Amino acid sequence: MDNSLSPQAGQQERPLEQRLTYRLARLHVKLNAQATRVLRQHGGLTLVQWRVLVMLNAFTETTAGQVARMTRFDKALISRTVKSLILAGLVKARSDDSDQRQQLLSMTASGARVFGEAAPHMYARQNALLASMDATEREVMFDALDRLEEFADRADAF
Amino acid sequence: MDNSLSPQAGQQERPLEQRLTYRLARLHVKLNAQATRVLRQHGGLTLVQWRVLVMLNAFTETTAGQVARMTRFDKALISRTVKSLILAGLVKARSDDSDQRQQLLSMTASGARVFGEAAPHMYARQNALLASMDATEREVMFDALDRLEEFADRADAF
DNA sequence: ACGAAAAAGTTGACCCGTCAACCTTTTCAT
DNA sequence: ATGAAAAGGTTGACGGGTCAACTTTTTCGT
Repeated sequence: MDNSLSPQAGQQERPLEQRLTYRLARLHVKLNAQATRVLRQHGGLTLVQWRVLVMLNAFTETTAGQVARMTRFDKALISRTVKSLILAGLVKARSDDSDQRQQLLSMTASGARVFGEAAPHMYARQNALLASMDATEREVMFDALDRLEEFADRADAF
Repeated sequence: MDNSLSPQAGQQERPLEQRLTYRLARLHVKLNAQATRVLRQHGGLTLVQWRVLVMLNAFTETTAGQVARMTRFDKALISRTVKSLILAGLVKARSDDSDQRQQLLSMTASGARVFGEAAPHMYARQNALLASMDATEREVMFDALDRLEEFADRADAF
């Protein structure tokens, strides 16, 4: 149950704690777990369902493709999640007469209720998260995130 | 194929780009994809296999449990990954006479060869990653990571 | 020194997320 | 105006990762 048991001094390339990818992965897992916990306690949405509803809340009538692009989730995942939301009665689909391929999605009253139940907690969490850094830290952070993301997009090299 | 198509202004709680969890998740996905790409091109290890070998490289004889604790991966995942590495002839297990429950793991010659093939590229990438931030940025970043992680561990609230 | 509890691993079930194949509808070039 | 290509979406398959149950071995309190 304790963590302080590194067997030897160990001469790795870099101290583990400083490996950025490692740290980011760990943080990401923990943040996800926390969000999942909050959602489970306030309405029972899954994380993906929540993200879809956030989009439907912001953009009142949207298509699955739009949601996929905005959340950067795979369209297959969105397709299945939307299906689950419709099945749960939280989302309704209206066929678009001008384009038969797509459907316009929106929240039902019940969806809005569930969303409204989770939202304050999720937003409070998000705010608390940001509040744990001051303004300059936040700036540096987002700046660095931009740069790192750009770096990660480099398909070449190494 | 373009991204700049936000239908409306949209009055979300926070602009998407500023949502920290969202940004971290995206970065994490991209970094993982990049690492996976590098590994596929230089020896064909999976990311989890790579992380296990990193541990076996640093701590010459280690147990599955140690590796699980150090990488923070689930022990089930480690168990299966180690099995795959042994099957591929990259790792060998020696039973520990003083504790029959565990086995001491180490790389085989072939394992070391594959590891050695991937390592320069992976470490170069890691270094380039860190080099994309200057000293103060790095400090702020790691500091913030610490704080955020601590925050994410708070099981209560919201 | 014995029984309970804990630790190491293994396995099966399950969800998340990605990839590729596919179908239908729309767009667009000629 | 027709055929090729592209876009929207669905589905099946698969690997990554977690959880819980279970077995075996070890530890430890009394």
